[in-house]
Amino acid sequence: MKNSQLYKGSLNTIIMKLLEEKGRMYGYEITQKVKEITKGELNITEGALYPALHKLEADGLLDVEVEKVDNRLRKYYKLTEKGTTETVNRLAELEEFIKNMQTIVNPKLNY
Amino acid sequence: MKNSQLYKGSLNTIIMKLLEEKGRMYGYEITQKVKEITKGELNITEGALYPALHKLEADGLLDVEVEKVDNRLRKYYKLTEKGTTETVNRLAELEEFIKNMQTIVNPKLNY
DNA sequence: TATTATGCATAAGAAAATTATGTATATATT
DNA sequence: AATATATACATAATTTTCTTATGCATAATA
Repeated sequence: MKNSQLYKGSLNTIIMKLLEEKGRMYGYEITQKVKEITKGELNITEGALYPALHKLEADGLLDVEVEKVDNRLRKYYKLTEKGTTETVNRLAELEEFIKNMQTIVNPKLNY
Repeated sequence: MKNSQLYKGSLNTIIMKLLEEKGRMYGYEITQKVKEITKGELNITEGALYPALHKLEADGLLDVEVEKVDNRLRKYYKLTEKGTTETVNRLAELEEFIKNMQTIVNPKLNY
């Protein structure tokens, strides 16, 4: 993952949230989707993405299906049942995190 | 720093923002302030805090003043001019980061 | 008197990223 | 036709950042 330091630690949550929404995605698709969402601000590097996907799979949070499209390999990932449950927790943590960071940036407003 | 992974990479920004607000603070004070702001959710560990402060100082972003209060040492840190400029940038990045993460959590709303 | 709070510090290890490669096919550009 | 860019995966070496575990010291509390 590249850019602003702050994204360190949020990659797994981003992946899981996107998969929850889309159902299934392949690695390259995830990088493009994130680039689009963040208007080019966040570019996930392959060196961060692929090891992260492999670990999530090894941890039983993702399942993978390999397909050949236009003579090129794609590895489609989707959440397992365990992964879906875990995603709920991670998103709750993310919302708390965002709230806390907002309070730090703007201590006057409380959300 | 402890807890939810997500805070990885945000410690420097947190420190600098608090110093911008308060003028000057010492290490232990920072840990207590953050604990208070986040209602106990984020506990900055000494192993993360002190090396971070030393690095910010080495990078010319912070100045330090040592004082003895109640027979105990305190190292008060404050932003240098360079640190103040850098803080503006970091806070802009933080606000963008928060917006992007919000868009990921809730892609329907756009802020 | 023992524990908790205050206050600093560092070393060993783990986790997560960056950077640099590598392979391969398809498409666009010169 | 040759070259560059886009698509699609992967991994190894290194760096950054954090956790965990210590260590020292004084003050306040149980």
